[in-house]
Amino acid sequence: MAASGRTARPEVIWARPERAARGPRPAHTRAEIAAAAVRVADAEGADGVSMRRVAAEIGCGTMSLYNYVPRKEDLYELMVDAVSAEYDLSAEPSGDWRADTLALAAQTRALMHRHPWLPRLMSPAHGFSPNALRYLEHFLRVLEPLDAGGGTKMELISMVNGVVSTYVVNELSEAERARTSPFPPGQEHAARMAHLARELSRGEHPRLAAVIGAGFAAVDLDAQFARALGRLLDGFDPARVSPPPGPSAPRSPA
Amino acid sequence: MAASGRTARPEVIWARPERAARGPRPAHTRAEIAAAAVRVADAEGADGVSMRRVAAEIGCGTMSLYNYVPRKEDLYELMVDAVSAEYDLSAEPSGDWRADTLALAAQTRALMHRHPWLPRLMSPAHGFSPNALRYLEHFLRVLEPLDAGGGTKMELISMVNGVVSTYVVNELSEAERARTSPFPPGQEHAARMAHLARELSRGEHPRLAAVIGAGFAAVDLDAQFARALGRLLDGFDPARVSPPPGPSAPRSPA
DNA sequence: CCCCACTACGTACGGCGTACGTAACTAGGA
DNA sequence: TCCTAGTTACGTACGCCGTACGTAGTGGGG
Repeated sequence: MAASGRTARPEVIWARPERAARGPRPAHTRAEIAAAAVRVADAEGADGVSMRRVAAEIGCGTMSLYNYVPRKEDLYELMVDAVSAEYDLSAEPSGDWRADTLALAAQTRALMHRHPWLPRLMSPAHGFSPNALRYLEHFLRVLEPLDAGGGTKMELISMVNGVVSTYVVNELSEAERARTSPFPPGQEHAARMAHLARELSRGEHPRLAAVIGAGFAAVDLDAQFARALGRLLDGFDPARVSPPPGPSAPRSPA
Repeated sequence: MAASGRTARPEVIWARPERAARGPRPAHTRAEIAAAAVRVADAEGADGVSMRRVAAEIGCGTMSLYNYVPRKEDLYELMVDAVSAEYDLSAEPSGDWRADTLALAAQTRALMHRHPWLPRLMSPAHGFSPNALRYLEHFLRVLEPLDAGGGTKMELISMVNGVVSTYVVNELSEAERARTSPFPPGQEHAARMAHLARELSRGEHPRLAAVIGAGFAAVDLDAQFARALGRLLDGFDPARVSPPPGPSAPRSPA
C-alpha cells in the first residue's frame, strides 16, 4: 500500500508533501489552486466552487485536481488558509490589548467583506492551518498584557471571532441573498418586510413591533460593530468589570 | 397568471395559505413535512435532507413536495421554525434579565445539541418565522428590566445567539466531523492533533504551544459556557461596568 | 538502465434541485 | 345542476455535483 496512495487516508492536507519524491513534476501548485478557488468563490459565491469549476479555472482535467486535493473539504481548507494570509500581522503589539484586539477584529471583518463565503466555509477544524497558527500566535502576543490564563485567552479569541462572524453574516445577509435569488434584487427582501409588517400589525408581539417601528434602519454600522465588540471585551477586562459578586465561576485553575 | 402559480414568486412561505381555495384537499400538512425533514436531519445530518429523501419520508412523489414547498430553502425555513417551537417560553420573566437571558441561552444550546444541523441551516433571513417572532417577543419581555434602547436590546439578542451558536459549533465540531468522516471515528481528529503537535514542536508559535501544552482538555463545558455568556452580558450591564476610565480605549463617540 | 511511483485525464455512477407535461380532482359561478 | 378553471399528484428529463476507477505516459532513485 503506497504512502500517499490513491485511496484517501485520514491525513491533514498540511502534512502531505506538496511535491512527491518520485514521478513527474506537478503542473500546478497548492497556492495556485487555492488562489483559483478563491477567485471562483469571490466571483460566484461558495456554491460556485466545485471540483470541475476549479479544475477548469487552472486548466486541467477534473480528476487531476484530486492529485493535489484528496477531498473537496481539503480544498475549502486551502481556501480559508489562503485568505488568512491576507492578515497584516506586521504591526508590533501596542501594549493596549483592547485596541489591538479591536484592530484584529476589524481586519477579520474586512476579510469577510472581501470574501463573503468565508464564514460559511470556515470550520473549527481549520483552526490549525499554517496561517491560522500565525494568526493565533500573534493574537496571543497581543493579549500578553491581559492578566488571564491561557484558556481564557483562547476563549476570548474564539468569542471575538464568533461575534465578528455573526455580525458580518448579519451585515451581508441581505446582499448575499439577493445575489443567490432568482428574482430581481430587493424583491425578496421587500416581500419579507411586507410580511413582517403585516404580521406585526396584528397586535401580538407589541414589544417587537415597538422596537422595529422605532426603526433601527439608519445606524452607523462601523460604530455599532465597535460598540458590540467593546461590550464583549468589557467582560474580559479586569479593569472595567467589578469582581464577580456571586455565582460567577472562579478563574480557571492551573 | 395564477396567484400561487407554478413558477415561484418572491414570496415568504408564511404568507402562502396552507390550503388553497380550490382544488383537492392536500394529502399532507406543512407541520407533517417539517417534522419529517427534522427527523431526517436529526438522523442523517443536514446533508441527508434532500427533496427526494423528505418526499420519500412522508410517502409521496418527489415533485409533489414542490406543491407545499416551492424551493428547498423554504424547507429549511420550515425546519428551523419547527424546532423553534421547542422553546419553553411559559415561564414568566423573573425580573432578573441576566438570569432569564442565561436560561434562554441554555435552551438554545440544548436545542442545538438536539438538532446539530440547526446552526448550519439557520439564517438571518429566517428571523421572522412565527416561532421566531414568539421567541423575540419573549426575549424582549425578559429584557424589559434592562435600561437600554430597543436597538441595543436587539443587538444583545443577536450577540447572545451568535455566541451560543459559535460555542455549540465548537462543542459539536469534532462529533459532527466524525459522523461525516469516511474513516473510523477519532482517526481524523487524531491525525489533526498529531500534525498540530508536530508543528508546534518546531518552536515557532511558542505562546500557542504553551497554551495548548498546558492542556485545555479537561474543562467543565457547562461552566465555560456560562462564564463566556456571563462575560458578554457584563458588557451590557450598567450595574457591572464601571464608567469609561482613562487608559483603555474610549467608547465610540455618539 | 530500468522499474515503478506518480501525474494526468476520461468515463461512469449515483445523487442532487427542479422545469415541465399530464391526468385526476374539486369547489365556485353559471 | 353542470361546467370550468385552478390545484394536487407524480413521472420524466436536464444539467449539475463529488468521486471511484482504469489507463497511459513520465521521470527520478536503486
